[in-house]
Amino acid sequence: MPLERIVAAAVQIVDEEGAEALSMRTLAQRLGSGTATLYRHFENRAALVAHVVDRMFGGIGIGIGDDELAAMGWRDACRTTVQAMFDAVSRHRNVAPLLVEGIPVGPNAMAVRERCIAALLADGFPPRVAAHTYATLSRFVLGFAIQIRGHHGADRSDGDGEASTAFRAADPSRYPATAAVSDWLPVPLEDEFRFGLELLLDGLGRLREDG
Amino acid sequence: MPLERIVAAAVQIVDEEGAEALSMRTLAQRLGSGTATLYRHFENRAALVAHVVDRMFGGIGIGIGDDELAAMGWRDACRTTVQAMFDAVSRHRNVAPLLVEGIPVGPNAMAVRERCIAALLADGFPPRVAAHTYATLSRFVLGFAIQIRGHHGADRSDGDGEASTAFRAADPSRYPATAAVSDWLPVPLEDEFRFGLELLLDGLGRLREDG
DNA sequence: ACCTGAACACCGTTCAAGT
DNA sequence: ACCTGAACACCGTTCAAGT
Repeated sequence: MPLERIVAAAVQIVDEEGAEALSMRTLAQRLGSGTATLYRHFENRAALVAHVVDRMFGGIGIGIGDDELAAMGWRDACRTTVQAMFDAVSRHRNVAPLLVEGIPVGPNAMAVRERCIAALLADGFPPRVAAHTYATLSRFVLGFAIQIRGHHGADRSDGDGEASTAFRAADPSRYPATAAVSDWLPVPLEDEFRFGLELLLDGLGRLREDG
Repeated sequence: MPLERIVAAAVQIVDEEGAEALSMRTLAQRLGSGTATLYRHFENRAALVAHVVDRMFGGIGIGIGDDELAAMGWRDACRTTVQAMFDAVSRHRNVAPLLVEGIPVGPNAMAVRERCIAALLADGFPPRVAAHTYATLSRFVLGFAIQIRGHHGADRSDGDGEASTAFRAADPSRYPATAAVSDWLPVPLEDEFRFGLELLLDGLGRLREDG
């Protein structure tokens, strides 16, 4: 009863039926076993979720070597890493809600962190700033990731559906400024993400010049 | 059976016992009623949660007039607004996990958005950039907010407890860069927040100069 | 030693029955 | 018309009993 097989089945459930469909019962059933058996491998549901999350982080960075990443400079290295994290979550939209549990500390998440921080240090960032930078960038990804909803594709009424209608239904006399920009609200998540990422990178660049 | 009383009781439960303690049953019990009665005021639990979340947004911006905020310029207006949002979540740490449901669209959340976007427009930001800016800033707050855990005070082993021990236990030969900055990981949330906020504001300032 | 059926104490939601 | 007890179909977790 390899642990790997349990996690794979769990990921399969999340990808196919959503995060809320992953219960100890549904998982045990898919494995042809009982719920109690699962507790021999995971202390609780949170531990299982942590493994599922880290498996998603395993899909990041394939095809880019550590040296290659370090050679491209802090700016491109950060951009590539953060964008890859966002893409990974986008590919596994249903896993996103599971990220609320806490800071990912599985081996794959650790590897991603390591590569990004290494690139920053290699470019001369002081350790304290490098730590702050990665923390901020990953928190930024998280803020976007957890609100990625719905199934893949061009479904406009995804999770922002309620928000979208709320913005359009808002009283223009009460919310004139919001109404003035409502054509651009809610911002498509991918665009919004890249916009914010470039802001952060510009801010980092300026911080580096001044320091 | 005023709706206001139900929401107040719900907030009380969340503040006192945590977000996970808020169930239709516990809420009905505190009100001396049955669960079915609640469904006459809220379509489902998500609607109840939305009201609880918006009540937290109601605590933002007391003491600062709209004109006063608009007069301080986009940079200070954004900083004040975003910091106030973060502070509000910090004051109601237990409410934070409820933010994952979606973009807040209650009246209080709308008011905060309106004031911030108005300040941006008043300072000459194009509508599209203003929309992107507020979206990015609020997403940024969200990323931090949902990982604020534990009870108020100086409990160091809060939610980052597992992460903290994981960083220190990490093999330095496998994760040399992470180990090199581990003294600064995990970054205290308040510091990390202000660091990232200034990066975003610097990036925005540069964007404005160039455009 | 390893596994598991059945139970415990919970959920959100609904509906027939009461006032 | 308004309210609600009781039920339905689920949860995570545990433990005594089986092999």
